[in-house]
Amino acid sequence: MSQISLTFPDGNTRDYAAGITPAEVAADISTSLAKKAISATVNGRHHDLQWPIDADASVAIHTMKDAPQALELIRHDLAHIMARAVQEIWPATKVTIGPVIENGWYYDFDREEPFTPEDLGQIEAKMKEIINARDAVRTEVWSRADAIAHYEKTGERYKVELVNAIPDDGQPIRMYWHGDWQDLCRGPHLQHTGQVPADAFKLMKVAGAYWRGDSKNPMLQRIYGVAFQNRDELKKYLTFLEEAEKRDHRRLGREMDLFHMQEEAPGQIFWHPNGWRIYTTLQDYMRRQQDRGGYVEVNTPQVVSRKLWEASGHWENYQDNMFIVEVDEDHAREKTVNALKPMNCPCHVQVFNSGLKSYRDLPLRMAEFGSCNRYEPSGALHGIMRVRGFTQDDAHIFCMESQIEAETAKFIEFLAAIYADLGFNDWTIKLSTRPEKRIGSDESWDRVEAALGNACKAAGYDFEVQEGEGAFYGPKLEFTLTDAIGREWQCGTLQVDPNLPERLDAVYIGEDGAKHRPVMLHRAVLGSFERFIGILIEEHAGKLPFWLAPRQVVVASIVSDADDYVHDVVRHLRAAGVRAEADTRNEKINYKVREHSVGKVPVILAVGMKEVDERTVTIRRLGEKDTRVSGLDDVIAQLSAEATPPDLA
RNA sequence: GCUGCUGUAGCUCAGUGGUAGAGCACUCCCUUGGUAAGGGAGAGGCCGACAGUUCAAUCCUGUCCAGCAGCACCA
Repeated sequence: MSQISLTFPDGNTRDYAAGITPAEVAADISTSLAKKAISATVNGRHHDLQWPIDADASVAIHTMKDAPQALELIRHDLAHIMARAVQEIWPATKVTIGPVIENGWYYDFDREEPFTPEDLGQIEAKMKEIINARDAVRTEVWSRADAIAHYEKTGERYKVELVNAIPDDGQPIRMYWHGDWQDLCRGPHLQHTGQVPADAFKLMKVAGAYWRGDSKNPMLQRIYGVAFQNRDELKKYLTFLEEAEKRDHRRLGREMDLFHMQEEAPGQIFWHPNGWRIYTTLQDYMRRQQDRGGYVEVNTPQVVSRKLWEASGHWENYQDNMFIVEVDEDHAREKTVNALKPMNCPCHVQVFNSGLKSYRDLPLRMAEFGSCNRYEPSGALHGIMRVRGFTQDDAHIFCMESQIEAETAKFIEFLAAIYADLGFNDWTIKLSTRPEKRIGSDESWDRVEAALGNACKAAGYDFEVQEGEGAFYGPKLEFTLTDAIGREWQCGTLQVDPNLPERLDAVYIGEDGAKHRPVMLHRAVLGSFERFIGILIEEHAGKLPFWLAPRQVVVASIVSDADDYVHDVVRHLRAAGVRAEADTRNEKINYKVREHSVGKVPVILAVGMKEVDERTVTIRRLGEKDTRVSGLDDVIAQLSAEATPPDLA
């Protein structure tokens, strides 16, 4: 048997016979390591301790202290333990897949009866039994034919499909066992079920999920679990979820009296004065930014004839998502068919097309706060983040292909500055590349994808590639932000589109005097005001930056003899550009402080007779316990400065 | 759209086969109180909508609508 040389993280090397397993290596190093070892990284790949090593390699042995590896194993093994528990309780249940995900795992089952919340408790109890049994985990390599025969015999038709889907390139088909239960799995795994902490996991919810993620397939039942290295970590996570619930924009929208939604207008927002204040403040800010960024602003119709949607291709490809408006005109043979615009782009091309454009006009950056309506699937609606009526901070940059890269780089900087002003530092870029069904030559896709990637790099940003996720006509950049519980939302975007100018016959006159086709860049920074404000609320937990806060200051009287002075202070603040309100209700100051704190008013100025006599106010800031007395003029100057939007400061 | 869960006062929720309750909010009264809920009284509901079962339905059944979670979708 040949000798191999293993290199360890500390740089030492040792020689072993080929085929040695990490478990044996750990045992050779020390008995304590052998006991604590859970897995190993061999040449950068995470394997379990039974994985034979056939050639020279770098090897790192992991223990429960190595977070990423330990968590992966715990969650992975829990997925199997849960599947076994479910099949022990309900033997007719068919198993499918169960991967590790952020914070935990899920497993999809096929079972007639739905799982109930009570069932989850029963499953958890059974899982703890399995963990306490400390069943050894072992893996076996099976032939493809044996695996298929086995699963056909046991009626596990999903597993048959999975085995068949494994590419026939000689890679082993591994079976994983603990106790009498078995699952198809490539590993890695812990040594025995008892290594999983029995008090650091929790089953969270059941939901439907399509087999293989395809809505044409049957729907399975997915059980989600979370798991950590110990009980404290689990507790920390559950506390985080509770805290996140308090940041939910739907809850804060009510507490801060920003908006409401109701059954008669699903997916549409009734903005209350406070919420609309945020909206208009943000819009004013965006308009100033766009002016500076070299955009021209336009406005286009809401209800547009079917003819234009046919020409743009939306009628064919997007009709299911459009609100169709039929108008029965007098004496008309047929009803006139229109649609509410789901996007602004076709209308912007109409503006571009009116009047001959020269290459000197390019790049032409055409912006619109464009109100759009889309008939989104009912299950997709979510608070004000995913709605059927919304306004995009939309713009289309008409340019030559050679200008794409520079325009993209310019846009990323534009977006980054705005996100920073609005308090966002964590956001990511995703580059979606050519899908299978697409138009245009590969050479053109090569050029444009490279242009987008280069622009990101030039602006100093990394990006994640989403293979095949681009639109059929071109690649796109997505700028995503996360909500209170970590769900990602696409806000900004930039999409390259040579198709629509073609369909709607947009042209410019080039230097050569001939007609040329421009490229369109669809781009948005906020995405939609609605979604962005939702994210903004959750990001700041309702405590918006002062300049965006709908109610910036409440001046509250402590005794009614101070009421006149309260109104006087409010007048001065308003004159200085601060959104101030008086609270002279017959209530104690405690009550007023509590109410306005819940309402997330950033500054409360309390006024009693002492303040009246001295022409001062007592200032209390949201989230701070202590108060401070200041002269009225100083406070007005200070708050007025804070109320100034960052771009005007 | 799919699976599951939910729908009772403005909000958060309890409850029952014989047409309803709490706390907070609201209105009025008392109270003028110094930084996260002072006290009292009052008003407020087609129990999501429509059918069915029943002597009788907010409660049981069905359909629909809306919301929540996840999946799918997201030009």
